Amino acid sequence: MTELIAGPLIDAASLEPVHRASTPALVADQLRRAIMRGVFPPGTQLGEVELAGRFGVSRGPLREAMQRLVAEGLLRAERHRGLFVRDLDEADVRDVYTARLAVEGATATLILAGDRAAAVARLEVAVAGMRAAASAGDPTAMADADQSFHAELVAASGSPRLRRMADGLLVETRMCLAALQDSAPDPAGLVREHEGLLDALRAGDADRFGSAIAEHMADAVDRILGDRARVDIPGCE
Amino acid sequence: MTELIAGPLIDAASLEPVHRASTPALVADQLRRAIMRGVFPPGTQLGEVELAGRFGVSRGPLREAMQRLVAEGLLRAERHRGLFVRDLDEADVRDVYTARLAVEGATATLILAGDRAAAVARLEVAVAGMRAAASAGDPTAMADADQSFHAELVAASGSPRLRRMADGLLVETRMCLAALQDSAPDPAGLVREHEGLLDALRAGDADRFGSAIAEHMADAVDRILGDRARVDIPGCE
DNA sequence: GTGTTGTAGATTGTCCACAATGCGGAGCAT
DNA sequence: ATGCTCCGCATTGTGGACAATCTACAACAC
Repeated sequence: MTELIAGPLIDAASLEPVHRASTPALVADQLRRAIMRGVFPPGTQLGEVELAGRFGVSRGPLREAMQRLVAEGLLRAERHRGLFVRDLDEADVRDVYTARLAVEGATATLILAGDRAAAVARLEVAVAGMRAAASAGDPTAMADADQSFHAELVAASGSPRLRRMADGLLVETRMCLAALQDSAPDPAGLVREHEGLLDALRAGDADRFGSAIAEHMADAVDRILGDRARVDIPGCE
Repeated sequence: MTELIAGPLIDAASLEPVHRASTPALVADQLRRAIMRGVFPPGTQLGEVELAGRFGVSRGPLREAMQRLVAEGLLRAERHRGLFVRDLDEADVRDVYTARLAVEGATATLILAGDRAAAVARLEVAVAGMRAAASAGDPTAMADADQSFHAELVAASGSPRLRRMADGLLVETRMCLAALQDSAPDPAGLVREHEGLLDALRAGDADRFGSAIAEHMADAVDRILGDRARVDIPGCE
């Protein structure tokens, strides 16, 4: 009888995630995804009653979800004014990528000291997905693949705290990207950059990875800020 | 008439911070400090009704405060079971310091590229406070000074996100330290280590700072884990 | 015409009461 | 004696209502 369920249970990790998410967590996830996708443009006011009705929950749980998103830096709360989608200025964009560089740079050290082969294997899958998205010419899929590459990179480090930080930063990154919808910034070049990162990791060359990811982040900042300056989005301060 | 109040208003920066903190923020701060000080030992269950009565607020604001602390990783929530003070095992201790190394290491790069003199000046104050605490033989003051040194270090980087991460990590660090109350681990050595960090920064030597802070973190882990193994605290899994 | 003031509206902050869920112990059958 | 089942208790999750606060507009005085 036990062997009937022994199949799916490959490792012990499959045992713990029985936590059916609480309502606030569900709402927070949904809202986060919506903000990431750019459904609510930066600066939009999010009324509690309206959102509560939209999600079919009461204001209590919704407030808790909001509280969490404020802590993550996605929303900005003004007392007795309301909650607004945070709009990121140039300094914020630079800061996001500065922090990402710190986190993802440290990741390399941990991966090289740990299970490098497993990390490389998982990242190869991510790069493959990236190539597919690039050849398909789908900007959204491209952004998804990019995000999952970096998420996998940090996850491979095995550090829960770095992972949590990176997740938050990736959401903010996605917010920046959502602001400029029309960006199709040379998919081939992006794929090449990530392949370079992966190669450096595969070779076990920490220095090369460090300079490669620093350049990768700097390129991303230039791309976003350059684009923003060019189109001059009015909603962004 | 204006000059009557012109005295206290030295600069324009004194005008904006009129935001009296919201109740959930106040409660969260209070609770965080209590957990940091070790008032609630790891594993303690925090009942909502009891705490609400203790703080004189209703369950709504208190729940929001809890939510924030859960997001920060200080509390662990089990559905329909309650909220518990998170207890950190060896892996967590290592992870905290790993993440701190990532954040504070990146900080040096930013400081050296920015206003190094200002950073050095502020850190000298922190080290002075440290020396005073060391000579006074007060472990709590020592821990405070240590914490403020690292907080200043990250604050001097000028990166809000790195700062926020570091703040969270420092709280967890303090939690680890609170577990072993009796630690008076060679104050003179601690001061010397921080002086070394400051010297490296003053000299503008990024490499030396990098290796110094890596060693500093490694030492701290050894100190905590060594102590824990020695006294064998039963409450910590 | 300009500045001030009062009021209306909306929104958030807070609290209280009810429902749902999970846990622990007592009792019973085997 | 052991295992199972049922029931009461505690805690969380949720909903709705009241109070406090802020903004914006309009009316009024100068």
